[in-house]
Amino acid sequence: MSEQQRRPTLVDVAQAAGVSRALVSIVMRGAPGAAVATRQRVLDAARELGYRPDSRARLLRSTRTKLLGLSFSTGHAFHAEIVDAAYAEASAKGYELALGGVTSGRPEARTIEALLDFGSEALILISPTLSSDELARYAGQVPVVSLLRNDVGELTDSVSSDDYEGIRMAVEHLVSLGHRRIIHVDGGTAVSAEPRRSAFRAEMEQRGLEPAIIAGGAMEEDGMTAGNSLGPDMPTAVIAFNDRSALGLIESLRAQGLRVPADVSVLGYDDSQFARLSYVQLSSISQDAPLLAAAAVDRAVARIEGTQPPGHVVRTPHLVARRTTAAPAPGG
Amino acid sequence: MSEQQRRPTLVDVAQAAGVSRALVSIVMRGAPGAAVATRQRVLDAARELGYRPDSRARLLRSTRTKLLGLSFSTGHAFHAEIVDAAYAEASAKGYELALGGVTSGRPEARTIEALLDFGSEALILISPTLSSDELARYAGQVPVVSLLRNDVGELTDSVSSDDYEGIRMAVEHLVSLGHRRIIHVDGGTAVSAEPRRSAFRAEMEQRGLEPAIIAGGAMEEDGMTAGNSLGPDMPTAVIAFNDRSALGLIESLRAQGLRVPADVSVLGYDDSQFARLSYVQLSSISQDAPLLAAAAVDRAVARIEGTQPPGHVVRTPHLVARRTTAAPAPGG
DNA sequence: TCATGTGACTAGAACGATCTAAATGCCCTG
DNA sequence: CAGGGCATTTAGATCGTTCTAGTCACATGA
Repeated sequence: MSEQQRRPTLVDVAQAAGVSRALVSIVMRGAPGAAVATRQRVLDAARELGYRPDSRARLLRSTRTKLLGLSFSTGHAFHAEIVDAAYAEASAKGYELALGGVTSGRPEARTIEALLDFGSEALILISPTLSSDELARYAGQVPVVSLLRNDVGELTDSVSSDDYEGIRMAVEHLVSLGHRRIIHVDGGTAVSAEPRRSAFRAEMEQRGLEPAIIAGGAMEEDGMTAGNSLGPDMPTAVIAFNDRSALGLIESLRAQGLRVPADVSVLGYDDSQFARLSYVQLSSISQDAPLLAAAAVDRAVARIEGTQPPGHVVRTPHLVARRTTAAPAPGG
Repeated sequence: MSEQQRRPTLVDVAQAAGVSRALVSIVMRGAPGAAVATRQRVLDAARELGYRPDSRARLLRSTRTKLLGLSFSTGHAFHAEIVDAAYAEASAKGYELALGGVTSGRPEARTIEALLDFGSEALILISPTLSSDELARYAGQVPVVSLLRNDVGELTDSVSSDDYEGIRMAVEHLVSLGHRRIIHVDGGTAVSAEPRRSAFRAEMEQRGLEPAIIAGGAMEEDGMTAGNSLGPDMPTAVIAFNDRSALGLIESLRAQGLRVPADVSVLGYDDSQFARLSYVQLSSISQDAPLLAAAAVDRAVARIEGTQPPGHVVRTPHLVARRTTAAPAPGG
């Protein structure tokens, strides 16, 4: 049907408007140095021709791409929320976002290479799994901001949520409701699992309580398995590694004939979409994705535009009490 | 610490290897016309310097980017599955993927512009919401493949799943189990809601059954609401618009003291991760995301590389029977 | 009157690659 | 030994921009 016609360039616009290429360039990027009347004439010509600047050529020359690379895991709903917020914050700062998905068959390094190829001026990596050394190697090329993980060495920026404080709040919440027999279903080898685990241990011990921890993971299945292994001495409250695990856990408890929160209180982590579902109403620790995303974008931009050294930002999470936590039954 | 050093270019590699720019170019893109020994020497020099071709410059000249733009909605788990599969298929065909997220605050058009700016040679849009005319406008610039939606006009390619057939299978499955009072909780204004609705009506009528349809939507809440409104005359089986709606529906039925599938069978649509969760085990109609994604990538590549006209591919879904559908209770 | 300043505009060189066409060797054939 | 054929290599133009360093016309102040 319509042939794939060559797209118009600066030269075409210049000819149409009867001016030089350079002047069109000035007008198109809104730089000062063109008379009002001429400016208008050029803009008209450009619109007439349907001109749109070729970003490749533009960037090639200017070396500024105004592009931030963001890697996330497909399948992590929490990451999706961060992506949303990052888009908003980036565009507010005049940057565009290049998204890179990490999947099972596609290693993180591959995704990062692609993001760099697109011309990202900085990288924001959600829960990166690379070693500090590998991250540092990339950090030598562009600023790198690690999101949700902070043990990344001195050359990489990080924006994370205070896991210790989050777990402390969780324990505090449950204890203040009257719980004493609290267990933690941990995240296994997942990022952040270790700090949460040790935070739980420390916090419980400090209160003179037994810090019972059982193996879990990041998915519903893990929560279920953990729940099923709970039989013998059922606690009155459980702090799950995250919301998805908490959901599986609740399902397992239900199957065992227990009511949540009447018999057992369950607390999630992430305050994800799942937690907010009307039929779930999971109490959870919120890391506030929008805030974290904004902070990460801020740092990335600051690093690009200024000459600040890498830094580590830690934000304090907060507790969102919903329907899955309550005081323990009198006999509990 | 380490200065942000200028990245090495072809010229640097050429000097290091003692050959011309052109030859390095030949070697770097694996083109024929370089002696084996020289090729090796150049590659060594490149690795030594940490050279990586500047894609902007490369693309500026070659006009081939080997890049496919893919837009998806953050927050749609089903889309994430497609993204996964598309990555695999694209890289198998030697293409890279540029991801663009569509969120509430970021209109589809904006995302598409960004994908084009990255230099996408074709666009794959998952459930696009733009009008056929708008799609056609983009299709004039690059091949556009609409995924999961097929009423997109003649200039846009489409890859979709046969909604009629999917619903037909759903009805068939339930009827063969012995159900007669089947209702459909529809998808409201969501993409694909209308074809599924009318398919249900037609298929039920053809079997001489009453095609009861009640308003729903695409989310858990919608399923819940629909489920709660079911009270008076409870059917023996429900076909939900999608898995998420089905989940809400099941939750509502449970709250009403009904067992699934003993009292009511529930069938989802999409065969998403949710359906497969071990504690859910939702029977569902699978659109087979990997297959759809592969087909979309295939079409995009075919359009780019050949001179084929736009076409519409329709794939047949299949039913995955799990634990939420069974024969109705004798008294039902 | 003449240097000087200012605003509007432009020529031409980048940017870092690819591509075309031509040059350079080298071996072989007649 | 001339010249053809082939593989290898290179010079130089080119892609569509931005940027630097002007030019040009005109007004200004001493």
